[in-house]
Amino acid sequence: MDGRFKLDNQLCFRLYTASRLITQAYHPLLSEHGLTYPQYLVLMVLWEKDAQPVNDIAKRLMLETNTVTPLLKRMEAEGILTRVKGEKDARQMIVRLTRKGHGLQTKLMNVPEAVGSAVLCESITPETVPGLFGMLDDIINQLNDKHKTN
Amino acid sequence: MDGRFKLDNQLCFRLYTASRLITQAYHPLLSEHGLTYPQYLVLMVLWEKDAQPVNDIAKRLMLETNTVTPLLKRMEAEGILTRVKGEKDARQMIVRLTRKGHGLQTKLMNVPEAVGSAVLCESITPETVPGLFGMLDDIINQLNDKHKTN
DNA sequence: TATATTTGTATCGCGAACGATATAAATAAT
DNA sequence: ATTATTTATATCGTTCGCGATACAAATATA
Repeated sequence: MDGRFKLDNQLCFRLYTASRLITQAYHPLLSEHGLTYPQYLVLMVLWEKDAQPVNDIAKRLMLETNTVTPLLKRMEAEGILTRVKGEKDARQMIVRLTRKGHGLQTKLMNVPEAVGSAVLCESITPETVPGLFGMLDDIINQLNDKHKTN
Repeated sequence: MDGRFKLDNQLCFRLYTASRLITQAYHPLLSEHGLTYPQYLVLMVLWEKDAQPVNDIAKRLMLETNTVTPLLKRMEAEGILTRVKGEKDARQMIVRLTRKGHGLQTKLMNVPEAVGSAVLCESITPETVPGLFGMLDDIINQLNDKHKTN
């Protein structure tokens, strides 16, 4: 065979593995506060802008609502946020952080730094990260556009 | 807040999203043959070297056996591979491709090329890919070493 | 040889992801 | 105003991913 099926030639496998391993690096820091990594992503979205409908959160995270809805329900059960029907549009569910949800921001203050330093290495430095971000953003936009077209 | 929690500054979120979107790009090509992306990864491992114990497959994919075992059982149920107790070590389960499993390689011949071209864009070209691979490999090795140390 | 430890795999439970589908509310078309 | 379509969210079923745990076979130790 000509190497097209060699694992070592696969971009997706690298992304998949790197994603899993960084998520694992977050795990001890987040589980300490009863959070998962996707829940932490939801928090970052709501810390940026509170009181958003489910759809806006899903779009920001590029996830489907059938992934986000159960995620939000679990966070609601933990007392991190509330979900209330929209007033001007009764189909929407507006998601708002509770005091506990806001408070987590302070408690997690050191997490980005901790994970960031764990990832630093030969080729991942403050100088090279922007280039990496650019490539990943290109991949994401490329595939996202293609998905919307089809 | 100082931007440390901004989604746009997060490496992990980009890896997580890029990984999901590429996996989605594989989906129509693989589901046509009754496969998922992780199952495709297992196939690539076994096409490279048939007749491996569960542990070797898991290590190659950097997954735990409690992820791989059910995955292999589903593939066995589909007639893609067989699992038989090792002869020299009765604890091992040796995984072997069936004729169907081997045959899938021919049927999926065009998949790498199709996904590859879907990802090609401004900053992802045959010239830039090696650099991206290097950075991702560094991240993976860095986190993998750290994990084994702790 | 008997006992302890390590190793390879599997089971269990939970939280994602996501395709397919359903439902109600809002909007557009007739 | 009725009917049709779109939109926002939710439900269901299947497959991962993984921490915790179990268990038997192999190896090391006493």
